[in-house]
Amino acid sequence: MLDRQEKRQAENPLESREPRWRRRKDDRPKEIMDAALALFLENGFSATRLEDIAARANVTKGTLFIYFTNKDDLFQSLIREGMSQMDSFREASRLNVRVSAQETLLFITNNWWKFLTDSDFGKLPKLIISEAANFPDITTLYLEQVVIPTRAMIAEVISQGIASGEFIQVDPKLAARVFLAPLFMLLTWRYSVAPFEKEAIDDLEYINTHLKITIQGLLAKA
Amino acid sequence: MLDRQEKRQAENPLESREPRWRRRKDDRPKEIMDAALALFLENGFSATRLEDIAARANVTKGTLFIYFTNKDDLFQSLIREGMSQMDSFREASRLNVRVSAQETLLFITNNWWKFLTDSDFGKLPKLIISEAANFPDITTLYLEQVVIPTRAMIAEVISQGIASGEFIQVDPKLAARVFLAPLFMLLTWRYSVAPFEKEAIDDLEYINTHLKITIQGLLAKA
Amino acid sequence: MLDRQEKRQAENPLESREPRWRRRKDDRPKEIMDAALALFLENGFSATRLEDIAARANVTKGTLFIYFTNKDDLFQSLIREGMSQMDSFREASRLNVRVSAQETLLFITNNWWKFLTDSDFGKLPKLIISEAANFPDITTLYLEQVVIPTRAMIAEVISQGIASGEFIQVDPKLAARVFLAPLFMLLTWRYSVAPFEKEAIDDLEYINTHLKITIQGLLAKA
Amino acid sequence: MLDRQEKRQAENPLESREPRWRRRKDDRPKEIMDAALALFLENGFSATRLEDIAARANVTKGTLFIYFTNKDDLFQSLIREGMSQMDSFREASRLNVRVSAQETLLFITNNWWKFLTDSDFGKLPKLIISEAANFPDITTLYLEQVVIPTRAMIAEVISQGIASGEFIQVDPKLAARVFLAPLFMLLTWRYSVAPFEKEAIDDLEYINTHLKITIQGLLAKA
DNA sequence: GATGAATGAGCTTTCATTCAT
DNA sequence: TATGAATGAAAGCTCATTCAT
Repeated sequence: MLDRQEKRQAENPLESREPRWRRRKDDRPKEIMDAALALFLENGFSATRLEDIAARANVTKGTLFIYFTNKDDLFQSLIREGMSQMDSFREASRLNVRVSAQETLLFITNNWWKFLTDSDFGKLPKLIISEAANFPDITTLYLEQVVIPTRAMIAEVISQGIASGEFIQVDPKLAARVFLAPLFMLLTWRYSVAPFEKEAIDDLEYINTHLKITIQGLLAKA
Repeated sequence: MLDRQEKRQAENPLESREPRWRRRKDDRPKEIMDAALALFLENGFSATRLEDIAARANVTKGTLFIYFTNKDDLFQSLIREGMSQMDSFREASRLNVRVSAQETLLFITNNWWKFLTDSDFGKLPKLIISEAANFPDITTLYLEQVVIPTRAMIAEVISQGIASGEFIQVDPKLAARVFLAPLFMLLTWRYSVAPFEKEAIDDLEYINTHLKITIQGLLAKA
Repeated sequence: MLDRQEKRQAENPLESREPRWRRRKDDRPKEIMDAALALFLENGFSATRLEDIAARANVTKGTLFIYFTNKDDLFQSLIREGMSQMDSFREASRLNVRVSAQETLLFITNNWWKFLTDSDFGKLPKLIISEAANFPDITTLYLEQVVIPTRAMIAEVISQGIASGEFIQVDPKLAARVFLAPLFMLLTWRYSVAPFEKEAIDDLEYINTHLKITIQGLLAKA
Repeated sequence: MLDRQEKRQAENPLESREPRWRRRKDDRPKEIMDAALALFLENGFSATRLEDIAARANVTKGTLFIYFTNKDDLFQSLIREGMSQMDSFREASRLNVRVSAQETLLFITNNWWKFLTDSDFGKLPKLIISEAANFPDITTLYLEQVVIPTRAMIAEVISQGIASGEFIQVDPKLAARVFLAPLFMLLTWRYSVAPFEKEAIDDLEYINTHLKITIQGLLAKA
């Protein structure tokens, strides 16, 4: 067809014989999602350029579209991927029969905390909060699959504690939210403002302080 | 990502006669910042178009540049404006001498809560969290002017409580963070995920549950 | 916001004081459609770049999107605009009472030909043919508003000629198509292959030859 | 513009056993050209993706480049291939000595028509018209090899008819074009707008009406 | 030969910003 | 001051073409 110039740069023939690219079909989506997660988390969805995601994943822009329909799809895929990690965790931590409600809360919290630190799952809250209005489907999904079940689990433990006389009379649902708030805050803060703080705190000490105060606050007087 | 909805108000079909009063020029920047705050809060900085801000403020795009150097400046101005509201609040609530540490915490919390609900100040945490990495200066400013002083104030009260034997032995700084977390979470959640929840909670009951548990958790056994 | 460099080229201060652009709100759409029509006609819809259209209309790419939603919209607008020219023509040529069918055919043809040559209307057939499958709505519209009425008009005249004994027995609908074919071909050819022909023909002589043969062919023997 | 439809054929769910015959390599180019012709004809050259051509030819994108240098080459090859079919036709219809010019015109037309309907040759006019400006070499080739010889052949018959007194005095070149126009229009229309018409016409009746009128129009009065 | 993952140039589209009015 | 038409840089996305497999 008329008027198409080939502007190929002559490749340096002395350059090392590295292939221009390598096939990585199976690994690519994960590599891309990892890169995108890091950038979306830091800069937000809109402010992140696909070019930067591509560069961080060591591919070119075009490659992104082999694996994801568009930028939105990439975002949603990555959230779903992060959420799916919860399933395997849930299965692994099923056998949590404890003698007391407070022990159960301790067990759950420590267990979760390890998981949140090791996986991408703990990065989702900051992302969800920032993009909630722009991705209502994802927000609703996260609510239904993560937030509500987690609250319910904690509320159930607290209910049992109240029923057995171990805990004081409180609304278990509200108490569950209060119990989860410091964990939620830690995750949100960590991926946003915390890098700008001069003094870093020790996450574990923070959580232990939280558990000490809150469980103490839930316990009925002996 | 959600398409940007055109939410233009239906234009008044009646030929408006000479208005009885004319908007004072000096109100324009505030109107623009209000419009921008609402949209930045909902959609984030990058995903919000100046055109939408202008429409919400009933001006045209060009007008924004009369009052603000650029989009960044508008964002920073609006955060500073929100932060400045804290000063007048601080002054109003200075005389907070209480007989006990727990009463002081209750007083401070109730006082703050009223303020956070009435002003734009309570909208800042969600915004700061979302845009932290993109506006490091603002983030640092917010840390220094808001976060650190607030934590310090709470930590001081807790320190006094510990010193007087009213509270148990905890790290006051960590305890202050734990104490603030449920409030922080409430504000963050309210402007992001909460609109998607089927069951709304009553903020006041939530805070009271928090205070009940946390202050109970801080109190030394009688 | 972080990381946005201003890369404005310093304008030559000695350059003439021509304004960078001039407001032409009312004229722009027509100018753009004219440019687009010429390029779509020559290269086809897909092969035409918006950049070229903009250049031909002496605007920048961005300006196109002030007046048209997207490239498709520009195409469709321009076809509709071309079709709308037919309405004013129709009105102007309404009083066509003739003594004989053959005179009516001559009158209509000459009239149409002048119109087709003077307006953009005559450029539509080539465009419609090339893009028919890609713009089914436009194709259907053109069929209903232009093709079918035009055929019907000619068929009606032929019918009357047959009824009065002036013309031989033929299917008026098919005869109408045969009658229109040379005109259609001329228009299609003119904007595609004709520029590559070494010997140009005189359009008027071609049409007169057509009329001479075809009307002669329709006339019943005396 | 119409979205590109994925028209993948449902894959055969039965594990195909060893086929009784294997496709000969030499058929591949033809299969690819067939697929490409169909899609170029419908959507135009630029709007047709090589991926769609490959899918229709049951090969993959890369395979196209084994047989054709690039997309342009595929287009040109396919036009040349279509044109080459004319040669074998010409040879088969050489012996066309007739007693009268009108009989010769009838014979030629009927002969051509059969050929145009059976081969891909009749699809070229629509393609050439649409892509003329983008492929000047092809356009020139088609003019020289097809258009001009065909016109010349018809003009020659008409000349002889005039010389023998069988036909009226007309410019044979122009008359040839007029004579060919309905055939040309039929072919062009068939592969563009015709699929959108509610009432299909019978091609043969149309051609017969054309021959009836036009030959009648050429014949000198007895 | 055949594949299809990867490339990269180039396209359409967006939108913060400018500036003639 | 206020407007909004126009700009132009940059974003998202497409797709012909290449090349490791």
